[in-house]
Amino acid sequence: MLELAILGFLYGAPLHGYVLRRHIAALTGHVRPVAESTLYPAIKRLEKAGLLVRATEPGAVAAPRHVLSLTEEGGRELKRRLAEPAQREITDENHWFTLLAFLRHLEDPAAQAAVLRRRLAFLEEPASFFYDGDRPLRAEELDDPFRRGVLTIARATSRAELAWLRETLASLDGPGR
Amino acid sequence: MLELAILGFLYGAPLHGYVLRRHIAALTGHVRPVAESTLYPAIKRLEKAGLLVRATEPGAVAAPRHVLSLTEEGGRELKRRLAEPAQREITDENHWFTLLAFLRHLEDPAAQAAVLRRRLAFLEEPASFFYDGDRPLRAEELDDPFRRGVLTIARATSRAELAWLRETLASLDGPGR
DNA sequence: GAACAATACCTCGGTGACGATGTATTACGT
DNA sequence: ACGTAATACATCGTCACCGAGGTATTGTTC
Repeated sequence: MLELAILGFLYGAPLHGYVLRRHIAALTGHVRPVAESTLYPAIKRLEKAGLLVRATEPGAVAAPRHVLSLTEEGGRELKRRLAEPAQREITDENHWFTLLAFLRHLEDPAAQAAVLRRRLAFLEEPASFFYDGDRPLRAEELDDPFRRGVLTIARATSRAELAWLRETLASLDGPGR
Repeated sequence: MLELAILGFLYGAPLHGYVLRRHIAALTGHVRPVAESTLYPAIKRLEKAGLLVRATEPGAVAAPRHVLSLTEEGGRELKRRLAEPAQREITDENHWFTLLAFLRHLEDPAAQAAVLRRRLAFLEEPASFFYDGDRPLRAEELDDPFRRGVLTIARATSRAELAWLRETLASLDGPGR
């Protein structure tokens, strides 16, 4: 998820680590902050894997900056990760939002639509958080107001997302043919 | 998050590992599956910390079961974690839902309300995923349909949750006085 | 002019999570 | 009789992540 965000932000726009950090903090930081000691090693990993290169530049106000840019391999890897996300990236909202933030880089509308369809399939599966045996429980059946909250919120999210998915899929499929 | 789920499920209801695993899978598994190799070490950690004890029982159909039950210390620790969650438990929806699933065990309505108020404060902060400098962008300002989706979905979730929070807080505060 | 905050990068130790793999038993289909 | 699935538990190596701490420079506040 972090690596995807790094690749996504660097795609077509070289940045140095500190700015990248603030970008990532803005994107996911309010929900799930990323520590510096996680970001810098992640950059190193990607560099070692040949997905990005760094160019040292005198710092504008302080220490020298390392301006990071994607290699061609890095660009390909970003697109591969966007086009063929692991199931976790589809099901976990944090991961999914990160993926959506950069899905435009995938350019090909058919490939974008294919990813949205995987999310659609996931949301259409009947799944709950609470069960009576195998039967998923509905919010109305719960006494516990907190568990009822979970279902109420999840249902609202699901509805909004299904509507958006169907609309967006229609416009991705439509104009193309 | 996993440890909270274990403590929560065991509170007042001894279970063996395999059933616990299925409970956890039902609760969060569709979004974020938990590997066996994560669960069993987590049980050991909690046991080592004196929060739970195990009693071996002949297996009903297969290998012997380890029936797990909370110690008194375990019950106190559950309540402590519910009453004083780390900020991550408040902001990350996955963690938050897990917390909500067991918040009823906190019994004291004032303590429950205090936790809900922390979430309320978090949701009321103006925060976005995308910025123009420091200014949070609204869905309508984005060209990118995928980023617009993120904001649309997040807004729907936020609305539903705010409504539920206010309603639930009112009923927690109300009858008590 | 002395702190302090912000910029800018880095390392280290600890730990929680995961995939792969192992062990043993019972039940079921073929 | 044989393979597969489900039950039930466990270990091992690897790795991402985190908090704490470190280094150095510039700009701002008292």
